[in-house]
Amino acid sequence: MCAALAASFYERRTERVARDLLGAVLRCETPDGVASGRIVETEAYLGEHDGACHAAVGRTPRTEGLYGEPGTAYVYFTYGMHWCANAVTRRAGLPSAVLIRALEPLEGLELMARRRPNAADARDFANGPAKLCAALGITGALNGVPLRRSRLTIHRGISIPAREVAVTPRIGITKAVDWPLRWIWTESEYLSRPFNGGA
DNA sequence: TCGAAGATTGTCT
DNA sequence: GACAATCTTCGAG
Repeated sequence: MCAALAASFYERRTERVARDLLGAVLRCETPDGVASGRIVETEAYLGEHDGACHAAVGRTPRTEGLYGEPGTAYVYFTYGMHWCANAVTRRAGLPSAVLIRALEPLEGLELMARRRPNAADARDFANGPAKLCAALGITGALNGVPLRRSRLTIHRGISIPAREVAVTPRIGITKAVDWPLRWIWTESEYLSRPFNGGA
C-alpha cells in the first residue's frame, strides 16, 4: 500500500486537488473488511460563491464538515437514502471540497458485491457518488475524519497523463450547471457516465 | 410545526 | 428516457 496523501496535498486550489485525485486510491476499513478503489471521477465545489456548493447556504450543522481542516472527509446524506463522500480542500480560505464520484474497485470485491446486491458486475459497484459510499461502507459516521489517519484514507496511486484527463460540467445539480468542474479519467470503464469525447 | 428541495439510484415503459 | 422512492435539512410562519 502506498503512503497516504499528505495534508499539504489538499492545501491547494480545489480544481488542482480534484484533478490530482484521479488515479489515487480511496480505502475504507470496516468491521466487515477492507474495500478500496481507484478514483476515476471527481467534482470540485468551490465555496460560498459557488451556487451548487453546500456552503452556498452558509455555515449550518449539516455543512460544518466543509469548514473543517483540509484533508478531512465531508460525508453528507441526501435524497433520504444516499451518502456522498468529499475530501475537504482549501481555496483562499473558502469552504470547498472535492466530491468523489466514481471508483475502479481494487480490494474487497466480494465485500462490495454483498453491499451492492443490485450491481450487475464490478463496473456497477462504485460508478456513482452514492454507489461508491455503499460499496465501501462509508456513512455519516466518517464525517470529519482525517483522510490520513482514520478508517477512511486516500493513498497515492498511479499518475494519469494529461491526455487521458477531461474536464466537463458537473452532474446532478441545478445551480452553476455550466461550470466545468468535473474531472474524469477518459480511459476508465468505471465512470458514472461514459465519456463521449467531450461532445 | 410545516413545506419544499436535494451533489442519486433503481425500476418501469 | 421518465419518474418514483425516501427522509434529512433548512427556511418560513
